[in-house]
Amino acid sequence: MGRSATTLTDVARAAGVSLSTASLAFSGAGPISAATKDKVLAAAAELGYRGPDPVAASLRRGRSGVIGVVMGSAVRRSFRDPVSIQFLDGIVTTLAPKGYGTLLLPASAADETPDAMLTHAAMDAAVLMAGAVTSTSTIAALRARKLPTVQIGGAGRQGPAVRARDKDGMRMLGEHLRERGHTRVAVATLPWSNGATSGPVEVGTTRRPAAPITARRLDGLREAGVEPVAMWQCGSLVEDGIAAGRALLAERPTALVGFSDLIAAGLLLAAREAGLRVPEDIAVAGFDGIDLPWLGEDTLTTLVQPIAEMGRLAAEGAISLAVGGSPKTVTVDVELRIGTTT
Amino acid sequence: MGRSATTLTDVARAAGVSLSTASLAFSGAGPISAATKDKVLAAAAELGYRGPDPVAASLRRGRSGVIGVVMGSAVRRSFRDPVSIQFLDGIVTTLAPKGYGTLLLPASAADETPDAMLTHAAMDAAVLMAGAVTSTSTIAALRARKLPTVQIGGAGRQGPAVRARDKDGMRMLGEHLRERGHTRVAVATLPWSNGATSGPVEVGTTRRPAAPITARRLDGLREAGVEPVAMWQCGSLVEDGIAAGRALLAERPTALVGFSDLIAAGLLLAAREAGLRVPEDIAVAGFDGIDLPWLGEDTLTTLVQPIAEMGRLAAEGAISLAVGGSPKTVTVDVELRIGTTT
DNA sequence: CTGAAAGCGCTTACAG
DNA sequence: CTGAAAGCGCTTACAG
Repeated sequence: MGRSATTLTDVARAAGVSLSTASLAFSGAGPISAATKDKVLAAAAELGYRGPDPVAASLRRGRSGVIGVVMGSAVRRSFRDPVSIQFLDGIVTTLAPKGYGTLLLPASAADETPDAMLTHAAMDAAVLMAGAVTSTSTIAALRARKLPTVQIGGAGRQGPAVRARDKDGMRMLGEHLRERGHTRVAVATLPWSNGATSGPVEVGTTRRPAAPITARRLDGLREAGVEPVAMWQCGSLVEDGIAAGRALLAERPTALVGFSDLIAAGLLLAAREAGLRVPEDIAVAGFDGIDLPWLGEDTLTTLVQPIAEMGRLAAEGAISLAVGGSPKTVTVDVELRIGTTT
Repeated sequence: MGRSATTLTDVARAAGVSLSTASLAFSGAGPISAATKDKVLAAAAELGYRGPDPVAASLRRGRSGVIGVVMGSAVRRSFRDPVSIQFLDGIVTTLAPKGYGTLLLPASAADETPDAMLTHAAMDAAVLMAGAVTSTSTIAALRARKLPTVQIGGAGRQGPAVRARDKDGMRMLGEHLRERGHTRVAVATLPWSNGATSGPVEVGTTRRPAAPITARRLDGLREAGVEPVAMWQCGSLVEDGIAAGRALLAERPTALVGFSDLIAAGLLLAAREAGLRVPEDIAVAGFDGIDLPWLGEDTLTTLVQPIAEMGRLAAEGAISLAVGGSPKTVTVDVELRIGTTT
């Protein structure tokens, strides 16, 4: 705290009131006359007292006023993923005005021992930025602390979550592609499980991804009657999408679906690189609805999730948990936005 | 904290030692026999005690163990700027293993009252992610708290800073462009001052930008003998660069310089849009050295700053401030990386 | 509406 | 090497 020299006790003395009364002047948590309050505040101003020490108040109250935000399992990756960052933005801008601090926590890698902050930092609740994948050691560490968490993108089975209707969205996209006459659809999915590495996924199997987001999105496509002619799982970076696109194009698809906009942008670049016209020779679609100003003339067909709102909902859920509430899982709608690429 | 039922007092009692001894077993801050320590730790494990309450320890120690990180003045903008995000990444990954928490703070807008977190959250020091511009109300709020800060990119006049030799870098770039025979160089700079809006900047004046980063980079170009034929100030987003490019191309430059890679990428897109070949018809260069996988065949000529290292240095400076040290301003080298665009 | 008292959980001189 | 005591700065029942 860089403990300020003057304390509430000093202020009380200067104002000629008791410590409890001085406390009330700041917290407003009890009855106090306007005159007394003014007197205390004036004394505080006089002494340069800036308000109650948050650490001391936390100790007494039993709450830290801090919400942890755990980035996706690969920290550096999460920091390159605009969707995670926009979630974070939504969370911070929701928490700060409500007087809650946002403590940024790097998730531990799958096998690593969890970070000291994850296991010991003072917080009242945490937001788990799942993305498709969360390392089990991170979840275990949080559980061992009995720290209540809200997951973004999770299945909602292990506590409250904020999720999008990805399945419905992908079904809409699948139907859209079928209406356009596409029968050969190749898909670059998000990872199927924790620690999965980039590469092809066998098609024609009914195997379902362990990662909930990946599973739900694939379910949606299948519900629309789209059975991929080729699949590739990868992270959500443009590079990943480019690599996926190069591999998937070998199957001569007429449409490419990426499970994120960054992946889809990579698919689009791979298609251009192969000399294909979009959408005449091949259609491309994504998921997220983020801005990609560098795509030039193209606007990606995509499923728009309300990312900032999801961040806000996650933050509000975390606050509710922090004060002992039991927030429910919230599911938000996604919207099919048809661009120039399908 | 979701205060755990069992406290150090319980552990001490169970282990049959005094509270002070139990404390020593965890902190290691004093002499304690291995046998006693084991006894305490065993009792703790037995009771499911997870270590000293950080809030209580903070109060007693007079330090919170938290470093604030203030994002650039426009929060949403900072979250879209990969350079800020990579600084943040470097900071978090440095602080966490050293047991320091990273509290993310939205800077107040230029005229807004500073956020409650900024004025009251518990922290020992802060990193100011200046970018080119920091709102004065933010700085004032921090100063009123007497919170020691380290600035990234600042001039280093108002306390320790971590900065790059941008002037040297830009001089190298200017010389490179002159060697290539360019005499008509148009420049898209970062903002010249707090709250500046995008738009043209008068050339042929010796006026110097108020924003230190902008000033130093422009100085560097001028030292190389490059006097811009046109200037445009803007934020560091691709869209900004595109708009800048469209405006600057009217002056028929043979080279475009962006004060960030995102701006330069926008310039490149504007040049392509105008049907110009790069670098045959026009050269383009940037600043930062970030990955831009979506530029396709092109690799931007740019000045590479060691972003992650700068984040690390800022974090270490903040820790030093937190424990009462007086870290010095650190200046790191930048490197000219010649790509395919010049 | 105001005050006296207890206590949040811990760390750190200080004795022994 | 271990223990008894003080106290970090505050909030909150509880009396009055």
